[in-house]
Amino acid sequence: MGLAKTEMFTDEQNQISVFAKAFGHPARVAILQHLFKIDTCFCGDLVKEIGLAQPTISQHLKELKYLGLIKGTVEGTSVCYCIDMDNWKEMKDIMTIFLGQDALPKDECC
Amino acid sequence: MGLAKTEMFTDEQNQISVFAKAFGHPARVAILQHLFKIDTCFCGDLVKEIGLAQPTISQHLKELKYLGLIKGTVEGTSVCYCIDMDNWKEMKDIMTIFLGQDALPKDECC
DNA sequence: TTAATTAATCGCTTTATTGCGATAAACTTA
DNA sequence: TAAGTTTATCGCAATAAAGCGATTAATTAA
Repeated sequence: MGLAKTEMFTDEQNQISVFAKAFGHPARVAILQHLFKIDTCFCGDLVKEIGLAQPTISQHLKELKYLGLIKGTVEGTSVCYCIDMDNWKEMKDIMTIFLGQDALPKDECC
Repeated sequence: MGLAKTEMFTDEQNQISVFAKAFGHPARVAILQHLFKIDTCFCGDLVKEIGLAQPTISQHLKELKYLGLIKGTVEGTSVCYCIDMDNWKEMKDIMTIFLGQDALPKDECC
């Protein structure tokens, strides 16, 4: 159905999947890496950098902004985007716990 | 188009997005957490645990197996699944680097 | 006020994903 | 061999995601 049955999962599981989905597209990964690299960025720069059309980049930025991973400030006719560090760290903690489940060594079975 | 233009991104960016996509569904997150918790699991257990239909769980397991994050061994009529620790750690390293980009503190701009 | 610049939104098409009923395949046991 | 158990696959329907041309909105500069 293309529709995840979120109600049967824990809040943690849903939260992990929502963040993961944000990273589930190389364009959004590229956008975030670029924002980390240069600290600040205008949408037009990203269009040049990434190579997708302006409406497409704008759509990806909207999704990242909706999740709180980036924030944008209007500066004249352009918009300055950057990482929202507080929310990024919060997301990182959640993902790190999930990825770090192998911390306790157990016997492999197969 | 629903089709990511992978050729315009780096291998690293594509790899991150492929792994992230695997975690982009709460059922797959739940499956992985369960496999970590009990070390080993038969498909039927997961069907009971998660609450989705058997073909649906089987499909999610297939995706995780294709990525190498889990492996399955036939044991009689059932299949024993468990985390592939080597590949999991490899994935974890890639994701950790991506998530750890905030290590170098920089000025926020907006 | 008008033209130019920049980004967001609309509308649409195409492909991907999710879910599951039905069935098939593989194996075990009686 | 026949029946039962367990998992994989097929086939389909419905929703989601990706991409972008065209347009709109907001701001600045002339």
